[in-house]
Amino acid sequence: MMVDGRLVRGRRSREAILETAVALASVDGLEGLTFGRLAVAAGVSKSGFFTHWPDKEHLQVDVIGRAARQWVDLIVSPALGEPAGVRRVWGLHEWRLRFYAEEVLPGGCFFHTAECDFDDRPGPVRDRLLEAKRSWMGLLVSVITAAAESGELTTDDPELLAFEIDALGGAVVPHTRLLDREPALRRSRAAVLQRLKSLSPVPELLPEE
Amino acid sequence: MMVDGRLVRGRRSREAILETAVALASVDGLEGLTFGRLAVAAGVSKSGFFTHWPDKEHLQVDVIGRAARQWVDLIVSPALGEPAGVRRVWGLHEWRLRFYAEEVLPGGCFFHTAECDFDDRPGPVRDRLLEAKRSWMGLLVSVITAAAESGELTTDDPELLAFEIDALGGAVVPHTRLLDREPALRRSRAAVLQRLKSLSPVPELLPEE
DNA sequence: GATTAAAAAGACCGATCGGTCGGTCTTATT
DNA sequence: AATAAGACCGACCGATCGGTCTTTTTAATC
Repeated sequence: MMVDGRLVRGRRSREAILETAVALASVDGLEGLTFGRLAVAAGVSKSGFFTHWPDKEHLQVDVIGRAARQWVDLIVSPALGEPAGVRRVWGLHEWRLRFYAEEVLPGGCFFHTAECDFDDRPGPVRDRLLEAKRSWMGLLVSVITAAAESGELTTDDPELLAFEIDALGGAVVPHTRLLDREPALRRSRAAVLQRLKSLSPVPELLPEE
Repeated sequence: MMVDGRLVRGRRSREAILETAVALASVDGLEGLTFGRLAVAAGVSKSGFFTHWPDKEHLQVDVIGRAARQWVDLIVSPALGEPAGVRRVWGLHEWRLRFYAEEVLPGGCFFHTAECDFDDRPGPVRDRLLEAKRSWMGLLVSVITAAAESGELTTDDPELLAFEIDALGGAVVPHTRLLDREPALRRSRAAVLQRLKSLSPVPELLPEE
């Protein structure tokens, strides 16, 4: 079976462009992402983009997809490596904080910036962001529900707890970017940890502090 | 004592422009705010802006000031009308939620959008946003501390609790803009309420639910 | 009523935006 | 070897950006 070298080359540069775009967009937003600056950052010509995407909107949608894959790879998958139950719930939060702490993206969080850009702009881009957020919130709820069913977590409203954890995780972004760095991470960690411990009959499964 | 009608006219249109700008910026961000669209929205000419502000940056700083005044008028001041203690802490959160629920601004929250735009862009605009955020967080901490000292709240880390309340309040914005509206408001309310009740020796001071 | 100054408007400028067009280079097919 | 197709580029387009310059309107002062 032969592979087409032209297509391989195309896919490679396509991926490289998307990776650069996620990093750029985490700083300047998905709308602040321009062909001109992306071309310079990725080391390609401006017009070359239109080989891969018909217009900016399609590029933006693909950039979201790339960012979502990164979120899964660096946060969701590692967390799912934890044993089901309260530790897996905690894992989702902890890996998210690690993602922020290690400054994987120069802008802190792609989705924070992108959602802010497009929350009032209907269209395919917003729809894709909505899908990503629904997926993340749905994962939180299902992991929490599983923990509750296994008896490791006492809650009658998994969606409320999911909202709390997401809120405490998401607030780290503006706090670290604008105010002090370590305190925000420390407080977010402490807040979720104490909350989970207060809801769990087996708090010793969670880290000391 | 005579007043100069020309200056009065200037101040009036200046205020009108700022008010329009806060609403526009709550949707498109402080950077997405352009002279052209602001001129159309405010019903003035583009070049007229430069009578009041030397450049866009100075306008942005003033827009932040106007938004901060609105935040104080509609959230801080009403909350400070509550008796000191746990009820005043709760008031800060409740009035904030009311602000979001009533859709005072078309974009939901000016500061959420503005901070997102400028958290990676050093300069006077970012400094002004930082000042506003510090002021808000400082207020939360001081009101919480006062409640703790009066014995209505049991906490040894007011800054942690302030972070929690701010996070649960701020998360409402992306959730309401992107996902469902009422559930986000309901959950944010429930989360802070249960948290304050769990920390208070006098939970009966707070609303039932 | 003439002069002066603030407010506001109109025409315009260089830069950058998203996007098009014609063409080159590379690689697979025949 | 000839042809076709995908990847990629430089030049360019109309629109909009922040901002300047000049002029007109409005209102106070003399």
